[in-house]
Amino acid sequence: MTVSKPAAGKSISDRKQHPAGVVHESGELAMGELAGLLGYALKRAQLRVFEDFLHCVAPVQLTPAQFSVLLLLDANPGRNQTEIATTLGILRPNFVAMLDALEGRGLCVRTRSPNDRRSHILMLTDKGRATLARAKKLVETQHEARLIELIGEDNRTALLAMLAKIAREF
Amino acid sequence: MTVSKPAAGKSISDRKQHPAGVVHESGELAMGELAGLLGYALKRAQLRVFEDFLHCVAPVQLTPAQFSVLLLLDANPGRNQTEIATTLGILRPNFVAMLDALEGRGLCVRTRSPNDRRSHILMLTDKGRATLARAKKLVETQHEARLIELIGEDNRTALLAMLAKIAREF
DNA sequence: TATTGTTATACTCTATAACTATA
DNA sequence: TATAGTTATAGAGTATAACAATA
Repeated sequence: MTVSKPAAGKSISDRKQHPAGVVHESGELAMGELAGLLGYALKRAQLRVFEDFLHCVAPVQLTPAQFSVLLLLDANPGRNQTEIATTLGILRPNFVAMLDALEGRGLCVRTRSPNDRRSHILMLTDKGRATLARAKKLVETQHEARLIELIGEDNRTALLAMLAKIAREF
Repeated sequence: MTVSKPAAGKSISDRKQHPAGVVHESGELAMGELAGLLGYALKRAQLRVFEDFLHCVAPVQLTPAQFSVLLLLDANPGRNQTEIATTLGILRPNFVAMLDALEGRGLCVRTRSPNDRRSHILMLTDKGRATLARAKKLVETQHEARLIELIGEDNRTALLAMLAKIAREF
């Protein structure tokens, strides 16, 4: 129930202890109960992970969002824009420009569905599959590999399971 | 991590109209390797947690970012804007409007430092402390409580530790 | 000259309404 | 009438440059 719990017991004691009362030092700030706030920890970790992802995948010029689109197209060929977008939590209007960029780079194609001429069937191109394969290699061997090195494979699996559960059931 | 490719030639033909039949063809999409991507799980979990935070703290009208500012001001009275902002990863220019809003609501005050008249010393007001106390209660008893109910207190502690480590050392 | 708070600005994300062409 | 893709737009969030007051 309590939100307080200094993570490593380090941040708070870093601060020079003045006798009770006031004032003004120029050292590190006390994180206080911020260290026990899950949302804050989630946000900071997410920013750091995305930053590293961007750096690792820079050779193929894909953002995390673009990478997720390519992954989903690969796993679900022949779906339309609405299905792909909503599965990723992307609103349909915002998905248009994203697809324009990917299609403009020749990574995927829109084709009118013969069954329902309103929908655009989405498919990876060969170049899209090649780019995705290269990106996956970079993510595996650099991004996720460093993460496993940091917290261990078992912890990474447990972390992934908890995050998925939170996203699904919280 | 390396996941097999989707079975070719299966998914596309699923999508035709069966006039008399049940619609078992346009079911859920396969998440594919997306399920193993830490960044994706982090992002989705973070969005969900922030959404719930916003809902739980709605009675006192504080965003996660505003809450983090009040927490930090409470733990570090008498600091200036640059110190508070950078500790939270907020750029100084973007902190101005945030403070305007909080000060406009009477939750904190800026006062010129006597030592260095360039800086603004920040302090919570009584109203700010009261609002923060009320917000903390809501976060503890509703937001974090539900999270513990979902994954358990030990898991929450472990999760927090891993996220902090990632944010710090990754 | 350097720093604090600030303004201005721009770029990305996200969110909603409304249009078009189909159904 | 309803739906898929699209356009336009508005709002957050975030990033950099530059200016006035102060050091």
